[in-house]
Amino acid sequence: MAEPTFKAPKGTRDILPPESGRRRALIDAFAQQAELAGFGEIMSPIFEDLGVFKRLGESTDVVTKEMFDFFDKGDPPQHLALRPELTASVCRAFAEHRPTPPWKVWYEGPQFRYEQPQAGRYRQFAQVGIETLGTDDPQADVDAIALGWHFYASLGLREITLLLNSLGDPTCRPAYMEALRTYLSDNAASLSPQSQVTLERNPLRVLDSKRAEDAAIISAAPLMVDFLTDETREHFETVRAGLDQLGIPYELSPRLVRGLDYYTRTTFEFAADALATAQNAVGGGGRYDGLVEDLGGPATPGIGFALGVDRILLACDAEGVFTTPESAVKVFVVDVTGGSHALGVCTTLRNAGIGADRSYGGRSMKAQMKVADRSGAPFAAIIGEDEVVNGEVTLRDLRGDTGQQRIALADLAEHVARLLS
RNA sequence: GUGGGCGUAGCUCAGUUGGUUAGAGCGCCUGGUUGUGGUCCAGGAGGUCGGGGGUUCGAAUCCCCUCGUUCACCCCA
Repeated sequence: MAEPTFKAPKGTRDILPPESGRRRALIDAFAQQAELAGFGEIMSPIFEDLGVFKRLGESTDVVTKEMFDFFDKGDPPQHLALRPELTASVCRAFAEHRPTPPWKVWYEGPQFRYEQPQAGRYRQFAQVGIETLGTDDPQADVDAIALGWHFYASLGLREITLLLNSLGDPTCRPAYMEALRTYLSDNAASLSPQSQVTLERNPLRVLDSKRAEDAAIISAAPLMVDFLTDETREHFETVRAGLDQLGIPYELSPRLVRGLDYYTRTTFEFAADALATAQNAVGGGGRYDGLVEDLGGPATPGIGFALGVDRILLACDAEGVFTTPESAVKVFVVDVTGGSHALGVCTTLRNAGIGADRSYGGRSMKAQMKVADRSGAPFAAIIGEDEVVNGEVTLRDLRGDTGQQRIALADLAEHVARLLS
């Protein structure tokens, strides 16, 4: 094959039409639902000071090995990084602007992680998400989870499992971490070599191991839920009660830890059971009550989630739902008089809000009709010498069996609008 | 970062133990229908077989290197 000179960088890809239209429809749907719930859109920079993301935790892979970072041309140069996620950016913005809480924002956009690509994992990937800052009311947790849950349902997805856990807070986490570390250290010899390394960095994440040899040790490990303080336990119970009230099913997942260090109390993940790939988490989130303060802002609790657009679409493919939207072109103008008459007809239709397209290059009627057919437009408007003389067009039904008829040019837009309604 | 699979036409893939001008289906273009698509028929365009080196009289086919891609681990959306 003649190799093109340039290709999209590893882990990135071009999203071409019509697939791009499907993604936009997904984002539009999310935007609408978030706005209905009182969230406003935040548009933050695609890169930030590296320090913003370091607060995600020095023991996380996202910070230690997956950051796209670079220096700018300043003097001294600033160390910047492409955002690997958006929660930290939102918290940075909160600390910077001090909006009145509760502050509810939604977002969408690309994020970047330097990883080996595989099914459902890209170096540039897209997420939609929400964050609620300034309240630790468990009702806010329920609202957030419900918004995510109903969003998947609105796309037509049925095979989504909500996994729920509480990771405790700074008053109860240390005792648990100590118990977990002791237990895992005592059994370190039975753990996989990789998990022994992970144990040194962050014992919590050993619970995430998918290796078979770790399963036995992990299944007998102490659980966070047994170490929760009364207050944290009550918070968690209230979240669960709210989900029950809304009829949202969930699965308690006491070993769900999530990859970022900032999570406290409520954590959750949405898994797409229809995905056969290793990456079946289509969304995740939780509380991060200390993050704004870490970034230099006032002590501010927060709850939010991010949903992976790429993976959601893979899940939709697997379930055969949320298919590509049909073309906006309703009339394909076939002009065999040279093409200049199509200019006016297309303009008239478009100005009337009716999608119209045409072909170029003065091709034969047969060729133009083929293009009209492929365009997906329900109608073809044919212009020949005869129509021009009479100030008419021939409107042909490409999808049904009503044939074709002559329409006065002046009546075309109105006539088509009536047929489409 | 680690391991496995795969790189032949725009796409999906065949290419027998290495043997003349490298094939199919789909898609695309033209014609059959000098004003009519979707079905059908005929013809056509399109490939330095990912790249480099080696073995050989001869390599898409065998060997080495390299790049890309894909799946998995790690981790995450």
